[in-house]
Amino acid sequence: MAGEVRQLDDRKLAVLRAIVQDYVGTEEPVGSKALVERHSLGVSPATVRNDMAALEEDGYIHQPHTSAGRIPTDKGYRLFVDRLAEVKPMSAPERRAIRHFLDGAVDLDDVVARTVRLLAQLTRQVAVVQYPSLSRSTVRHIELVALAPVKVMLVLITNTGRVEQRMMDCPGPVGETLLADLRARINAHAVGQRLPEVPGLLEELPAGFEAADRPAVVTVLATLFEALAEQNEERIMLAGTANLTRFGHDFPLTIQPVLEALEEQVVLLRLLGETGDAGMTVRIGRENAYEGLNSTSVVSVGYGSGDESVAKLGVIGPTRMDYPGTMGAVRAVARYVGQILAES
Amino acid sequence: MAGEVRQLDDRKLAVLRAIVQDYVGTEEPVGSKALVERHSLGVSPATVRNDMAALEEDGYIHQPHTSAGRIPTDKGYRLFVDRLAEVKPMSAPERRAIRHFLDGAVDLDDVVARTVRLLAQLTRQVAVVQYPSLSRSTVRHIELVALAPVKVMLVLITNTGRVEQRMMDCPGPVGETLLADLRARINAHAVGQRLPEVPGLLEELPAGFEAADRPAVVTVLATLFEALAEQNEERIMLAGTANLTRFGHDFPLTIQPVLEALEEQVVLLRLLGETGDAGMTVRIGRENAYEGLNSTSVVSVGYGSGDESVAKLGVIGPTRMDYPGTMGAVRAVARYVGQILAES
DNA sequence: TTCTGGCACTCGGCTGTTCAGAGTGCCAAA
DNA sequence: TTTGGCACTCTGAACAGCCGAGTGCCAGAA
Repeated sequence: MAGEVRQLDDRKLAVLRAIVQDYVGTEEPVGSKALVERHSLGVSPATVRNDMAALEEDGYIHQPHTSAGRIPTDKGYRLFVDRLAEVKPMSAPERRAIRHFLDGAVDLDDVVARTVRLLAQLTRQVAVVQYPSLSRSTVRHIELVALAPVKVMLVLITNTGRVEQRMMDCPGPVGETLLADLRARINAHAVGQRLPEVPGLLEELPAGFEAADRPAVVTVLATLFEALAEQNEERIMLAGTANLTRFGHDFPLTIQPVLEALEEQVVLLRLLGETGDAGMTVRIGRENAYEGLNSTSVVSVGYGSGDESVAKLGVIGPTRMDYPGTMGAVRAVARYVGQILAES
Repeated sequence: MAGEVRQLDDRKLAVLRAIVQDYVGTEEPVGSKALVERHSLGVSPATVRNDMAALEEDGYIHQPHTSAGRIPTDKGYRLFVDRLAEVKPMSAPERRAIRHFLDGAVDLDDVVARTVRLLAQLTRQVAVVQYPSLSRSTVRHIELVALAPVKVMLVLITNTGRVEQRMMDCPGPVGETLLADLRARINAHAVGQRLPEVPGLLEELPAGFEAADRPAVVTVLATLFEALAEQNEERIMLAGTANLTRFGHDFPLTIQPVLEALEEQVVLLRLLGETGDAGMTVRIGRENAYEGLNSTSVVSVGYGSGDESVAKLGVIGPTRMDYPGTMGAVRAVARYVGQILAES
């Protein structure tokens, strides 16, 4: 008995899979007859119809109107992604092309720019790449420069190639020797450390200086800590908005809120922020917290220079998207960007 | 006779102006009857019809099909902008709001970001703002930092607040004293100078150093010159793409190429590059060199911290736009950004 | 039980027709 | 040169009819 029940369920799942695949391809509600013709399900349309009725009752598919074919619901796509689809790996030539394209990058900006364009092109959707965030990266070097007697510039360089600078006004003149001393001591403690951990390591530093120098030292450290903590600076790059035109027929209505969402860095950051740290995250339709993206799906994943992810990237497309292909592209691109970052 | 001809022309111009205004408002072909009703032209519809026929013959307006109203052509808009429209000044409260909004900016990035959003909001169109270009700005400070024995980082700070950095590998180890010496001499010559003029001023510099140090000096200078010359780095910020949805009825067709154009920084840069240095530039429809923007108009103007323009900004909208209002907003925003830059 | 073929039914979308309204061009008269 | 009148054109909305895809259900077969 149990065996037969499972057998039944298997076929229903096969039907659902077929519906998703067909609908993604044709963009039109798919009926029982067309299904059996295109997929070798080994049963008659009538049987498929019964299965469809069951699937509809369970909320996996939906009928726009009586006497029309079926369309997968968000729940249907969810099941498809979770249990029915396999991430489609990139072909060897594709992988080579990705690798080659990213290899040409000259600096961090360029890496991000190339990545986002590549992703948009591969998936033919809207691509989003977050700059490697400061908090996950480590210090490569910290530089102090006296621009004027009391004006000091601080430059923070991270292992991901990001450069952050800050101006500050010290409470009094700062000598070149003091600055050199301070620079050396800061770097001795901070280089190679995670950004969020640096403040803790430098806590004792002012005590090692002459009392007269301490105000200046404190000012510099305060500015440094501020730069380290600056989370607002998380930036995002976008590409492929032109692909929005292929979104669907009821076009202007769908596209408007999406464009609005894309304009809001905050929304995009939150969107990527919801990406789990391990593995790929797929948010389908109404699963997205942001209302304007309720008719889109977001496929995102972390990427990083080592084992650990320092930032996220992903694509935004219609719920009716090619999930296996998109997921394959996203995963491949994330992997290669990670490699590039690790090498540089 | 001459007097009568001019009189006639005046009325035809009035008719054209009325057509443009009505069409911009309603987005629908405007007929003779509606015209006389809404504008007090003091003549009958039949007369207007005659004028319309003349205007059509001269190519200023156009009839989508027999028995429909008239629509202005690019040529018609051109005449309107050149002779019939007055730039509509911002109201005092609007000016205050602009000023207030821009005053909150904390750094250059923020200024540009706020400007572009403001412009998009005011005009309800797509706004484009170019970062103050390097070539027009002057050197505030040049810093050299040794990251490793042969690895040197160069940081270039301009008076517009922009920071550019470059890594380089020197042919041999570079001592701290040499670096300090070089830094001092470079800054002595370069600070306050226009970027393009700096290379000329530093030409003689290597001669002043020991023969052994010259290769390193040459490397540093080469990198500096490269950073100075880097025009590609001209960046652009964009906002208001969501306004594209209000473009028109034949929507997807119009919007696709525009979105594509907006993705290409090169296209946008060239677009702004075509802006004349003095006064506002309006490019209507096919006047735009880039084909994808053939059904849009671009209103752009230079802005700068002093008398001189260091960059351009503008908006992109449908040819059927409110030219007086848009031009007013663009001019006002450019003026205030200039003030902000001058102050900081 | 589960699957299948058959059958009646529903409904959206396409086609063709009609009709009203807006707009035109032209002409003769003021 | 302007104006009122008139005949004409064309679009777009409204409506009817038809076709076909697709459904649900049922009775019989496996």
